[in-house]
Amino acid sequence: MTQPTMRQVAERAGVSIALVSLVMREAPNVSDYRRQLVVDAAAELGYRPNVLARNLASRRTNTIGVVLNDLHNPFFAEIIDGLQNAADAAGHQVLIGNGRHSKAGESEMLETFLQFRVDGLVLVGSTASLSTIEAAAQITPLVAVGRTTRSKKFDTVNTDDKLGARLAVEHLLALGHSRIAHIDGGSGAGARARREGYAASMTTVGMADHISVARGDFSEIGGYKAARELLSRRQVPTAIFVANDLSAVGALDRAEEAGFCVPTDMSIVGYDNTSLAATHHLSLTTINQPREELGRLAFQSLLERLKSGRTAAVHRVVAPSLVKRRTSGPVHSREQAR
Amino acid sequence: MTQPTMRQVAERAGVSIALVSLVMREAPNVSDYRRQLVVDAAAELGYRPNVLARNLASRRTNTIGVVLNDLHNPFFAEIIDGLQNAADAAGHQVLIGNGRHSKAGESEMLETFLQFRVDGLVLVGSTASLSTIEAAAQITPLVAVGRTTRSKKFDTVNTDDKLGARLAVEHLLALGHSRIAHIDGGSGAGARARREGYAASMTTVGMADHISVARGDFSEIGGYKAARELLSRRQVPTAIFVANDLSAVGALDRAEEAGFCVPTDMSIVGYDNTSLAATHHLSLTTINQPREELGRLAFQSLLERLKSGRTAAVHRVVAPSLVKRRTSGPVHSREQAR
DNA sequence: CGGCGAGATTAGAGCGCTCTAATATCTACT
DNA sequence: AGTAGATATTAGAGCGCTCTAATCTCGCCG
Repeated sequence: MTQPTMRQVAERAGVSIALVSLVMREAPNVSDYRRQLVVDAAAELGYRPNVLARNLASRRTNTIGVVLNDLHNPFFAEIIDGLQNAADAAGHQVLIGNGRHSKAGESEMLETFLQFRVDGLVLVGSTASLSTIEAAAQITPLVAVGRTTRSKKFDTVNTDDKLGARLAVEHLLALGHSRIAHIDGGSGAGARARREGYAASMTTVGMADHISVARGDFSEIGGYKAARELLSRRQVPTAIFVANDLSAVGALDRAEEAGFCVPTDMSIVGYDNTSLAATHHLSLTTINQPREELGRLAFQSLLERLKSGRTAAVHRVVAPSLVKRRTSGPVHSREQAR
Repeated sequence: MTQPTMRQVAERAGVSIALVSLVMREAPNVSDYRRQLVVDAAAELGYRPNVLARNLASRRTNTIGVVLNDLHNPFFAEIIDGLQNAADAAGHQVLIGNGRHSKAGESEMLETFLQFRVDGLVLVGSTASLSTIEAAAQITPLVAVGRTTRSKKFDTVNTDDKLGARLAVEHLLALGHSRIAHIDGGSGAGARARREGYAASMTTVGMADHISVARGDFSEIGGYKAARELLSRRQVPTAIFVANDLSAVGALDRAEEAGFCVPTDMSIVGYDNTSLAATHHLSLTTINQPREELGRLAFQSLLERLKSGRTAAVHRVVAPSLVKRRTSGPVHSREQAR
């Protein structure tokens, strides 16, 4: 159970420890002859470099830590996919830590990664306080994904949520809707920008008096409850723009339960374009966030700090797009007639 | 950007490095007076222990590695939840690596964790070869979740999938169905046991000639295609037991598309009881796997090997249960009459 | 044939910590 | 006061690797 070390490999190969080190790091200027000796000896012994020792000595870990808060949300999984592809290509390892929806859990995870001396840190959908994040950013390059807070200490990567909201509203307007309501994401990441985007778009087209927002929390049940409230208001909307897909599912539920036929009587548009929205069964019209790209850009930001030593914060924004599916349609004539 | 070390803390506090080490490890037999000196000095310097050095010196990492293959499947996320709760309670860190559906990716992740000298390894839904896993298990305690292969080298934690399949079949039988088909999970983890459980249950009740299996792959699209095939067979089933929830959604899609009304004309039962199945909108009847417990037991297995030095393999099995929802119902009279 | 320089190899000093063994300090008793 | 027996503290030798600087090799040139 005790693993062989370089020393043993060196002895077996009849060379110095330093040479073994060079071979392990695939350094140039090692003769093929000795390289082979070392490779063989290592194979025979089942030698495996000790990353701890290597990192300690080299003061680099070649590893970046990702702090996540919701393993259940496919949205995050796809960000990681993009991140990991980019990291792989650059020869970096990715380790994931679960903050588990709590600020305490998140900063604990942050601390763990700092203790591991990771080369960089990515926070996805973080709700940690600005000061916590800035403190960590002081120590190691850091980028936050999906956090609109601008800071000079760390980078961010975001979708233009205001634009996303506008796309949703304009889509519904084009279908003839005017009583367009919004179920928001409460204090969650990106909720505010989407809410503001919705309100701004409505105002722009002179429908400020149709603005109607119900509070949600990005969860399915939250969407359900918010929809229940909306549908019992005096002015029943003909369309609802919901702040994320999960909530949209809840809203859809409630609408159908209340006897509305979607999309005939009621159009619903979600946000994120998670795999959930794409299921045929749901086929939810939604706003796509380019998740893989978010992940890719996050890594790129880190790499820039790592390689070129950039220290000035960079804030990247990517564009969302509309994905039309089956939950949105032209406003019903009967409704229009009213 | 360069972090303070114990040496500096020791100097500032006017004590030895060893004493700082003791304080950091919360050792007993340190006077309150000096402890305070050290704690203060550390705080002033913003000292943070270097886990790499600590682990190198102590030959323990206090960290367990989890190799996952599908970040998108909520099923796995919940296993991690259970695992992490248990690990937390025992003061262990959990780091997650993504094998990304490929054997290569998986063994690369395995290698990474081994290089990190993690204290233990958990494989979730692994498809790596037995020899790969056994090789890793040779080096560090290892437990596989959802892998039915028995090995003397590592522990496993599983749901009793045969029983799960039986529960599904018996539920459908009780509703009056006889033409019960199965969409399997191909070569995925647990697929075989579910398939066999289905066949066995059908045989037991004398319906061996109604056995009808279509090949799936645990994906939504796989379920869709398999259902299309099943519904075009001469003997159209009145119920389908699908090997997991995701595929069940695909099957449901196809059934509705083909004009079947669920559950009036067609009952569908899934497997896993993921959050997907629980959405009101789907409300899928399914077989529950106690995911948190799977995670908890996995950690427990590891802990036993770590603490009590157990080396004999232990294979734990937990019981699944039926969750009735809206996609299963009594067989339609018209169907019965045929 | 001595000398030069590029390439190949190695010695050895850390990296920041833990841990054993030794030493110092402090009771409590005789 | 002297001492056994804790209890506190520390020196110093690693842990397994990297990296700089020094040394060794050898083909090649004048």
